[in-house]
Amino acid sequence: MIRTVMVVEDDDAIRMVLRTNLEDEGYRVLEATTAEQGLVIVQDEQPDVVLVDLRLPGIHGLDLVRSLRATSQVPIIIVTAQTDSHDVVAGLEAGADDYVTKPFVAKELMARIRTQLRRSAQPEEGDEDLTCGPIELHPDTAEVMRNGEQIPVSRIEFFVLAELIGAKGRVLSRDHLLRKVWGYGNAGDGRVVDNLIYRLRNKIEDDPANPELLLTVRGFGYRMKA
Amino acid sequence: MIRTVMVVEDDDAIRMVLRTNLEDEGYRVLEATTAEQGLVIVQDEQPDVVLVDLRLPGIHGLDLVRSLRATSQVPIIIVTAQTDSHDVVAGLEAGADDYVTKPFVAKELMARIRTQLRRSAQPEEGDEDLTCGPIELHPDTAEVMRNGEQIPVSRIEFFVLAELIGAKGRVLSRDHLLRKVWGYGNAGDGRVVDNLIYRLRNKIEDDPANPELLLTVRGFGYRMKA
DNA sequence: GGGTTATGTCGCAGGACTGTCGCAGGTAGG
DNA sequence: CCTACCTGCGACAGTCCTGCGACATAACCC
Repeated sequence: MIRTVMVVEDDDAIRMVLRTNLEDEGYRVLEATTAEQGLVIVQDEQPDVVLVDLRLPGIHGLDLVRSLRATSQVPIIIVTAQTDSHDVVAGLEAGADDYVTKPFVAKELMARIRTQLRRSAQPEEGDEDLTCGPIELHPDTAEVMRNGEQIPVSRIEFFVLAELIGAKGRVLSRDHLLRKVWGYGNAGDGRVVDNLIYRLRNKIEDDPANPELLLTVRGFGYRMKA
Repeated sequence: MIRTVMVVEDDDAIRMVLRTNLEDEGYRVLEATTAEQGLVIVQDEQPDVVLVDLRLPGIHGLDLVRSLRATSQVPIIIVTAQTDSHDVVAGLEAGADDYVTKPFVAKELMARIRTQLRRSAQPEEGDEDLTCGPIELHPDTAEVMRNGEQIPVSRIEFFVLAELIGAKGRVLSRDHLLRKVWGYGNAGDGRVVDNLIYRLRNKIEDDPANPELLLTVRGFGYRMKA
């Protein structure tokens, strides 16, 4: 299951660093530079975690935290340059779940994000069942099993498979997969998805030329067998 | 379900960018360069969202917003180069639902459009029932079933069928279908629709020569059996 | 009925879509 | 530094789609 992290941060450099690190961890990253933007995108995309810089142009980060908390249970982590404990306390009281102070250690931030994700994942009905016929996905270990035996898949292959199985039979367009797995950046690409599907089929299908699990829907995209 | 976005913008470059982005997201795009044009097309086509530039030649965008709001519930998003809050406030008071300021981040605009679409879609009865006699459409999988068995249809055939069944027995003109399914590009075409209907009948009718589901209304167009 | 228009029917060719596979630059690990 | 793997890219081939044109047929009007 691909997790989405929203970053509300106006400093381009810091945002870039965060994006890089988060993507390295396998998250999908959404970005906003203002509180207003952040609010809209959070409502629209429903990310799994939100990182908020307290010092934002216009509306203050604290107010964003309150607004978010008013309508959503999404875990909020404050990222602030101010070591001033007053701000941190105010942030937590406003409804934030955790905080880190700049300059932060990326690894630590990643750890805190995982913690928040784990916490928020519990109330849900466990991790969704990522199973499709003989194929079984273990998000914890990033392993793919087929008839109980592990088969090696690359990082991107894993995410594509997770996205497809998570969709439970619905057709996913190439665009959708590009956005969800590759991120917005690769918008203009050509046959990347097709190639990856081809490689996936070679790993999960008995007869890759006549797929029974990972099906093509001509003109629309791909889908897993229901 | 194909969503339609109307863009009222006189700047060719910006309009082009918007079109590209919107089409990438899977929307059908209508364009107008003046408020007058916009008003006519909106009434004619009933798009799902309207983007309005405030600075238009002739009638001001604000007046367009008022005119639209007087006769329609369509979500309106203002796109303006002016960060001046006065204009934005005036726009929202005139009946707009949201706004973005140029230069805008395409991603953000797309997100806001999705938000507006979701908001306006809620009052409807969820996914419509795309069924007509023995024919059943599954938008999720882009499949067409007939008496429970899947029959292969192409992308365009699927959309035409969806449009016809969605109209629940009403007659749809060739022009209507051309615009809704093919888009404006193929405006001047001749018998494309007839051809497609012919092919569809061969797939869904027991006796294609004596159609009982997909009926001809001479002089007007086609319709599904009620 | 005869003329006229609208629609049905069907084959064809160009093009769009997808599968397939090799290649090379990049990256991580040793 | 070397190796193995990953990954995006491009090329080619096969399949299917689709617009077009031509003719046949049916509906309409006088």
